[in-house]
Amino acid sequence: MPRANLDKRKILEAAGALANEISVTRLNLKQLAQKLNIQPPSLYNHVQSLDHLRSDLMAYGWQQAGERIAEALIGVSGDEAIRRACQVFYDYAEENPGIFEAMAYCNRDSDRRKDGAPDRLTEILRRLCEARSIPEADVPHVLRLFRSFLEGFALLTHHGAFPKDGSARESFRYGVEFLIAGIHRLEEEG
Amino acid sequence: MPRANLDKRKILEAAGALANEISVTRLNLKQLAQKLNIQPPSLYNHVQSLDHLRSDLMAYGWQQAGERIAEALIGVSGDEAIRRACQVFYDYAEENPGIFEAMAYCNRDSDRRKDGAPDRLTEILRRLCEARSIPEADVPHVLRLFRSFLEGFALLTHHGAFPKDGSARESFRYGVEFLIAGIHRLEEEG
DNA sequence: TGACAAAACTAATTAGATTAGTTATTATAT
DNA sequence: ATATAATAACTAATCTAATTAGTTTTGTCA
Repeated sequence: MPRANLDKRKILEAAGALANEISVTRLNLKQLAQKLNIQPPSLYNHVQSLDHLRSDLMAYGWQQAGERIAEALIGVSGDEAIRRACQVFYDYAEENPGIFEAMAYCNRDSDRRKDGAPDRLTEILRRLCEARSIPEADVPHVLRLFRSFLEGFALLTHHGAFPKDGSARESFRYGVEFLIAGIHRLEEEG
Repeated sequence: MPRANLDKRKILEAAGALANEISVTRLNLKQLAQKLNIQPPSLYNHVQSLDHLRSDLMAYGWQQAGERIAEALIGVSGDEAIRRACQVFYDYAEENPGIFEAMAYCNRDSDRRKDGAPDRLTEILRRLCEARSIPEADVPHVLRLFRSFLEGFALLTHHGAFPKDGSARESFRYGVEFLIAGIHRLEEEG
């Protein structure tokens, strides 16, 4: 039994990869253990249960997506910042269908690992809003609108709701511009 | 063995109720059979598998939601029709968390039972769009935007992403009005 | 170097879906 | 009415995957 030198990080990476291959729903300890070259029960040295693992994966995904978005926003502002934030989120979700599924299912089972996970995204969006002249009372609503659109669109994409001819990407961009135009309207009216 | 006189309909109703209680994820044959006063294996006389049952539940949900929306739109038009369609969808999702989860997860596993299930909603939204002077090329994008918002918002609501102080409902209405305002802009510009 | 903690392992348990094989009930056709 | 066919239950058995128990190995650190 040569030790595999695992840690949470490596396990989450493997779990993420596996989830991306076969979906979070079908994520299972047998295949995960295989991928890590250990026996299934050994996973319990690192993880409390399969359910916890899914929660951890959710947190991991939000963390990673948050980092990428923050990274992409360096030195950018205004409409362009909103565009980038949305685009990076979308790309992350598209590249990581399984992890995104976990993210979307966030608090499905319980509030166990809520951890304020998606708050990073909300926080970023809030800053972007606050850098504008949107009426203060509107901001929370606008944030929820954005999150709904972002997660909803990605969800639908993954579930094959849109044709695979690439038009989804175009629709996504359209949606983002539509929302940005709405923000301009708020700024003018407010 | 007095016969329970079951049919797909009754089974789906029971499954829906159970899913609403414990979530689709935890939906299981044992409890379902219990609810129907039969033994678990007997369910296989009516259903191919648990996975198929979930798919069937998805279709059932879309069907039911579609009916309610169509019903609510009788004699209504313009902005008010959009408002109502959205509101009824939201109410359905809120009253039926488990079924909605199935609907959202639509083609998760395979395209097995796609059945054009959510097309009813899309079809209704399309008609509402076409009754307006939105540039034709924009219509498909607008539809996707609406669907993303509707399903995304309901998803987030269910997962406790929004506080339970009732402000979610307000945000939902806000979102709908925001989108309607955007449509007006399209009509003016187009 | 010896003891302790961590991380693997194998073997056993449990739970739940599914299949096999059987029996009872209903519907249908004479 | 009655025999027959189809349907829907049932019980018992199987299979798979998560989890727990108990043991051994490996690495760290006094």
